[in-house]
Amino acid sequence: MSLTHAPAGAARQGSLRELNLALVLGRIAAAHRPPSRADLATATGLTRATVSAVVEDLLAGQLVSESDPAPRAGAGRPARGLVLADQGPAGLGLEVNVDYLAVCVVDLGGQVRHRTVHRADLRPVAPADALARLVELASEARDDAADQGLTLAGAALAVPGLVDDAGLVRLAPNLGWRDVPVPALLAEHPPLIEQVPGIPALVVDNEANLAALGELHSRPPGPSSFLHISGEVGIGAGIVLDGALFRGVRGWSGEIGHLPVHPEGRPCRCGGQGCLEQYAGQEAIVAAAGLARAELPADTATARLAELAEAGDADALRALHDAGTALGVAVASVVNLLDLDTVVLGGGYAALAPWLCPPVLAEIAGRVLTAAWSPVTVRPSTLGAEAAAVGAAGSVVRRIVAQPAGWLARSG
Amino acid sequence: MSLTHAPAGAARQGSLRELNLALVLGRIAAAHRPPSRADLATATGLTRATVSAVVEDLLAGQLVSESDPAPRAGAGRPARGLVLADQGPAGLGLEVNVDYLAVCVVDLGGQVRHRTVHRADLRPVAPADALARLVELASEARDDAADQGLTLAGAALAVPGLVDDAGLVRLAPNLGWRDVPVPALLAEHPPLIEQVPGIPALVVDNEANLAALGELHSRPPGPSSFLHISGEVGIGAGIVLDGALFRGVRGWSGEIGHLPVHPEGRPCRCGGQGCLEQYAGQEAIVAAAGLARAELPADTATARLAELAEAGDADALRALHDAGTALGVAVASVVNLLDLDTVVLGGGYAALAPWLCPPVLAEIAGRVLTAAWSPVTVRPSTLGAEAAAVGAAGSVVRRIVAQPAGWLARSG
DNA sequence: CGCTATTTGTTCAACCATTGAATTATTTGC
DNA sequence: GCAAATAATTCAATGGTTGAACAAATAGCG
Repeated sequence: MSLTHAPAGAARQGSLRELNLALVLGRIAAAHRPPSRADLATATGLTRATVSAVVEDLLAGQLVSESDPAPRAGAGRPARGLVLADQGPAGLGLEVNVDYLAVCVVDLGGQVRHRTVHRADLRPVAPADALARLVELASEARDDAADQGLTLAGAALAVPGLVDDAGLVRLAPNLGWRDVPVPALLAEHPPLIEQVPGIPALVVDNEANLAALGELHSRPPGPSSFLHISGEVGIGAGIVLDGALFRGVRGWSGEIGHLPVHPEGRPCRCGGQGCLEQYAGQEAIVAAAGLARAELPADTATARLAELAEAGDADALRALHDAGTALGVAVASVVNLLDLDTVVLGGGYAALAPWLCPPVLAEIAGRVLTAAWSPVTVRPSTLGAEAAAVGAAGSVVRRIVAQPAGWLARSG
Repeated sequence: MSLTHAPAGAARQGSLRELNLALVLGRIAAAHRPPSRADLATATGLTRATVSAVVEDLLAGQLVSESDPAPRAGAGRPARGLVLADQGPAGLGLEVNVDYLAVCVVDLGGQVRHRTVHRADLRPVAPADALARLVELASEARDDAADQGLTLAGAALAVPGLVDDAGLVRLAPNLGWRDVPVPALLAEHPPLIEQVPGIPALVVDNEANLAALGELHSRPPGPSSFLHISGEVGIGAGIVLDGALFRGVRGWSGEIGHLPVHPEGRPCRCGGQGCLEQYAGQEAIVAAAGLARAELPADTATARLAELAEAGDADALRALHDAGTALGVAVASVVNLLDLDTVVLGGGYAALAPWLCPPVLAEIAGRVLTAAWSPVTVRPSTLGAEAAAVGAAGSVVRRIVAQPAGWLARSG
């Protein structure tokens, strides 16, 4: 999903307009204040005539709308500001996780226009039933969105596991799913999405990937390359390079939880030894802090840990320090390998960041060859627990902004 | 360097032609046998009329030439085959390494048309003097290329160290270079390159990166995403993702030599502990095999090691097995992180691959979560010792093929 | 040998999107 | 109330692709 979308095959005449639609819309999306047509002309290098023509298409397609003129000093005809439409296409974000279902709707501007979180232990629930509940929530979201003038143009579903290109969930260990054909199961319910050329009706992806995308598009805009680590029961990472998620050859990148941090250490359920997950996974931290007996939901355990650390509990502090050190070893590997300058701690790690960041930074400083010249930032995620659902919905609208021609060409 | 080159800013009318020039030329470059204009039309989706017009430009610019008609069964006017020109633009590849200088010229088709290797210990030589010697070799190469009808359209220099965007060699430890302003030093010599819009006259890059590019463009074409590991005194990796080299935020990606494989292990000169280089670097292997006293050039030491292993020497075999295991731990990390399916062992590792591959594969099998579904291939590099120089020259011509408009628009 | 079918490559008018200059629209400042 | 300034639109011209018609060159067949 690159921002400058080159036509896959032949560059035909229409491609020119497609490219410029994307260029102008992208500028409108990236601007801090509503730009005028003249602003867009100077920013893009197109002539005012072309910008006017392009904007006319965008207005007709409900992708942008004109806003009140931005006040400007000096003489001259006042400009008409252009903003992303708050009515028109929107993205549906879905998430199935271990202890909740989440649904949200995000508009073109990235605003969350609808949000539902349904807490429940999903482990004992059959995949088809879990998805049926999700569809019910999504249906309500669709109606709410329609009342606000929004049309759902695509959906993305986040799951805590490995997903292949076709949307088949190969393995979601903490959820107990194995080879679940999500698209087929969802196809049995009435469709909620208006089919738009170029926008897939449903994308299924790893939760860590989509949470990273959520972080990428959160405001204020951060760096375009970073590592986003989701510290849940498992540890997953989303790798964002140059503003695009890197999925790997088969879409299974980011398995940072199984980087070996003690190659001859504790055996891991993956078959390896000394994997990061065994030292910095949520269960490992909780056990090391002496909270093993507390059979609490994951997020409660994290909160309890943060409380203890806040209060200065020695066991909790030591557990967090050790986990941070292990995490730092793995992060140093990633930074050495990919030369990233930003690491975001998300999921359960976000709340624990005050205690995890120092040891992580210490390991980076000691192990990264280039750290002296180029400091690495480690910071908590700005999005909350439902980052993946928001990122999922955001990925849909981002795609519309990057390729507006599909939406404009739709039949409806 | 993406193959489908989208215009950075505005899509103007000329962009269409630029895009289609690149599209058609790219098809010609990728084809197994010389395609006809009609073949190109069906392959690209353009009309035959457009292809004819585009090809006319390419012929006029000496980027392609017509070949003998390829024999075809059935009736019809015989096609005229199109091949990349063996006269016209070419790329100059340069390499400064610890114990040799290398220069080569590669034509559009990827053929090496000139090659010089000058063996000498460069460590005691001042950077300016080393570069002066290199320029001398390059000058001869330019003359030889000119005799063959080739024009040097750009150059790339490989160095075994960290290079920043401006071509400044920040640190080349094994060469003893530090903050060497290569472009400024080379600018003091008469230029060898015809300035071409869009093609930088000189690119300076890490040796491991350029060797990976060489592997990417070697024949027969391999996968478009892989990890290329250069095992010299240091261990560097080039990461190729979707046919493009991934350089990292500042161009310092691939420092695989400093992935921690034994986090509390031997101290490394980078400041960390237990880095891969301490267990699988050339000096470490040689020492472990009991060859420490032999003060031989690096490539000779590797050859000796291979001889011993071939003869069944127990020390050598154990040293190689241990090094392969350490390498496997690091490679498993990379594969878990990036989901690559191919790992190429280059540089000094190429000759040792028969003994390194098995332990590497064993570690991957044990540590990579997805290895069961998707086998990972580990194989030696197909290019020889001067892979980096060939890759450097290849990166220049590859850029011309990806963006032919610049060459066509040149004054000459 | 000649005719037809077939495939390649070119020519040409039409079309589409961008361009650049001229024009209209709307405000500020004097 | 008028000139200057900025925003946006209109319109003939231009560059590039399109699609169909046409010319070129060959194999197969009678």
